[in-house]
Amino acid sequence: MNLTEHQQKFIHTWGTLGTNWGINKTMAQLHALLLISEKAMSTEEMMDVLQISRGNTNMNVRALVEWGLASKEMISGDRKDFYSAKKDIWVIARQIAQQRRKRELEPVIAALMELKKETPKDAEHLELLDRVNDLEDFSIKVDSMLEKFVKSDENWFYKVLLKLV
Amino acid sequence: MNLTEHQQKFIHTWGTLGTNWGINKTMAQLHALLLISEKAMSTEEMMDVLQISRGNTNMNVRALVEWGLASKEMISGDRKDFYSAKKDIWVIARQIAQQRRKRELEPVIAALMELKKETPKDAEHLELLDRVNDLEDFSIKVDSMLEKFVKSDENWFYKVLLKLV
DNA sequence: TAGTACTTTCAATTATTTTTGAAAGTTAAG
DNA sequence: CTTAACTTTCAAAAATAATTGAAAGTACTA
Repeated sequence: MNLTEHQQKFIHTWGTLGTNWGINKTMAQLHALLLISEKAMSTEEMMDVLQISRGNTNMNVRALVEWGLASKEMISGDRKDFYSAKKDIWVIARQIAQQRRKRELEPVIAALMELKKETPKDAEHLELLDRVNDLEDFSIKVDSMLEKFVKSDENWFYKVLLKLV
Repeated sequence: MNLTEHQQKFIHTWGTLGTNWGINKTMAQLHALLLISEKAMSTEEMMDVLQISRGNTNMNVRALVEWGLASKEMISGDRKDFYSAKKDIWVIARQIAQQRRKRELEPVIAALMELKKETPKDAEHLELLDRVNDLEDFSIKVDSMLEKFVKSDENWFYKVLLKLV
């Protein structure tokens, strides 16, 4: 497989974006590649197109699967594993929201709750307790909004948008 | 200034959180420190409490100011600069949303538009064009939602939440 | 059971990001 | 103008994260 200039640019753009949002470059580029590939791809092919090592390819493609952004496919008559990406943007957005919620928001809420519980309610900790309460409150709201988004369909998001003009 | 165990834990938690979300540890910790400090703090004090270098303190406190999360204060009779954080969680959230929108979402939308414009509408680029269109569409929706959030008050967000139960 | 075709792991390397601290810059007072 | 009190810069060092690739592991086939 040979990429055209535009396909390369897409992959590059996506890779840069990923980096900004705390997703590593390889993972984002593999995702981009699978997004614009019509057929499922093998590790070999991906290594070759993106010029990356076997280990790197394997780890990051598995991360994509773990995030629910790609899936393994068996092609009969071939012993290799093939991978393809989910292409529906709403599915993608929901999967990402779900993962980030689980990995980043939930631990914070837990930490804030614990902090609140164990901090003495004295003058010295007044500011701290105020901050922790506000943050906890806000995080829970964002969390429940994300939860709704994750469980929603495309329509939901669109309606939210309309309602808020 | 000496921190209690709980105050230290808050700063540590916030630092870890920041790291996960692509904000560097020092910036997040400075933010946490200012959030729980009743009075504005000088560079010296912050260096001392967090045990970090002068250069690091200076760069990151200025980043906080740039993000609109803290502000410089002059205290009369003192030549030092003092810094304090905005403490309203809605203000904080809006500032962060605004910065990320500007720094990360807008460049992506621009790149997608350019890519769309310059990509030939041929069979070879069918998948690419489909993906680019979907992503552009989605990004614009998210962008306009964030824009609304940035311009909103606390009430808005709460209403959104209520409407969508 | 042995051989082959693949996937996975992980210690070492390389790349990137953050942090330091000394030197240069700035500002205000005398 | 000079000095003192502070802030800012930036090259080098340290810390962290990503990547490689060879070796180990797994599973299918004959």
